[in-house]
Amino acid sequence: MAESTHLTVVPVEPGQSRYAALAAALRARVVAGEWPPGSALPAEQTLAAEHGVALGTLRRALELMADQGLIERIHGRGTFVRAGMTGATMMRFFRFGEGTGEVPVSRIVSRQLLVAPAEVARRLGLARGDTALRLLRVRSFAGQPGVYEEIWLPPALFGELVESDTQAWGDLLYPLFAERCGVHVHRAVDEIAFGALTAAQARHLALPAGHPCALVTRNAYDLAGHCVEVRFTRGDAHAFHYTVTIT
Amino acid sequence: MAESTHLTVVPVEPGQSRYAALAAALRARVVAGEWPPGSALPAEQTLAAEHGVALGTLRRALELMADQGLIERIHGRGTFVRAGMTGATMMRFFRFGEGTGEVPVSRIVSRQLLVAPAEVARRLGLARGDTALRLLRVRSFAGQPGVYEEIWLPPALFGELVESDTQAWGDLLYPLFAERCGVHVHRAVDEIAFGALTAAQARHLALPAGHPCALVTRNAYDLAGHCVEVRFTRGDAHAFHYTVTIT
DNA sequence: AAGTGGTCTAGACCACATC
DNA sequence: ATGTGGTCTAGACCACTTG
Repeated sequence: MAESTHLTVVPVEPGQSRYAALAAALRARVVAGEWPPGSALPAEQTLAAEHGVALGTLRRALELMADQGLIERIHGRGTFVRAGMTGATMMRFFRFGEGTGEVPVSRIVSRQLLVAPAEVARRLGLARGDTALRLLRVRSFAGQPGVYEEIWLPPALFGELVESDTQAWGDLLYPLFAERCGVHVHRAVDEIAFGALTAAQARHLALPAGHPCALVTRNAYDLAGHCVEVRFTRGDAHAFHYTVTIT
Repeated sequence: MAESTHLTVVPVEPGQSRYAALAAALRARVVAGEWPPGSALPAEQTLAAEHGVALGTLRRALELMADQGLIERIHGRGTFVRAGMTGATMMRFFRFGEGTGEVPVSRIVSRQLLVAPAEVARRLGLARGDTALRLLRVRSFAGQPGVYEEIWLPPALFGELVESDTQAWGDLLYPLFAERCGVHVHRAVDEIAFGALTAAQARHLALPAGHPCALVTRNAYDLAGHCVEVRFTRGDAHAFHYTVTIT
């Protein structure tokens, strides 16, 4: 069945521009999986003809989507659905292997299916009493432990990880999520706070119990906006640093 | 002297687009003070004609400048040089009068001309041994002290503040800088770290000495990119919180 | 009513990546 | 050589703000 000149006119709400309506329509098609993460959208000319708009209008729609981080445009190659976050490492919050872009060594110290605490269930959108996959891991630089992470995952998406060999996982989780589970982390919200280490946490970081720590609580979301991971990252408060530019 | 059809063609470096060159030229005119902060630029049609480019090209240049926070475009009114930062209050880092947008009460507890510490002099671009104006202030919510600030200003710009009545300054410094000294803070870089309060600092915050604190070190810059303020803000670490979204 | 920025069009041409 | 996105033009019309 040939997809011939399928002119699809997007309805425009009053008070909304044509390119905004177009962007919303295209966004819906991306989220629905019509073009999976990493794949290319049709050429501008094609999309413009399909929707019966001028090239300039179609381009404004794509530029909007690119600004929102949904797609990536590459001169001469095409327009691609973004595969996942780039360079959103937790280590940007701590001065350990700073600046080098070095990836810390990851060691999974625990993997269990547990009833999710109420707060975690709420963030993941699970019902009270539902179980979730909990990972505990230590990330080290030059053999020195830097941060201790508690990671909660909904088993419906991550069943694949329950029995696989954690030794083979490598040092980064998001590429693993994409390859093994088809879950693409697209956006994350990090909340920074301050606290003290419990005895158990301190042990993994080679610090005394009660030592001050920075706590980063992350909600990670997929393309559709569903929360797919909740992560608590703790590290020595004195190693914490972060820079924000305001304008 | 009538500024008639003064066609000013902007030279375009190879590998650079015409609108980028145009934006750079306009940026230079803004920084030079040709259109002071808060004032309006000429209309699009006028600027386009002046530079001998199409309207669309001129618009792209202005959009670039707007994205960089240099100007603000208002539909139906005009294009304006941004007067200063909006909503960059320090209090966004702490949970005190959170969400209410309430402005904390400010009390200046010290104002002195002192030799700037090396680190401060470096940040302000002063020579070693130069003096600077140091302010110490406490900012309170509902009568409770929230943060303690140490502020360093170059006297060349802020001489006006050395002798004026601090009681009359009000609760916000940046509007004061603009009105009394003609200094417009346009961009700021905040570095976040954790530490402990000295006895003197703790006293002003009604906390015990050695109490953990969040430290925000700010460099503030004017339109031309010169550092015009260095500020150290300290508050109870347990009241600290900050949220970042990554995509 | 007049002036401002925002949208949309139609088309030409340029720059980059790939085969 | 071909296909992709990026730039630039010229002009029409719309939407918002102000006197």
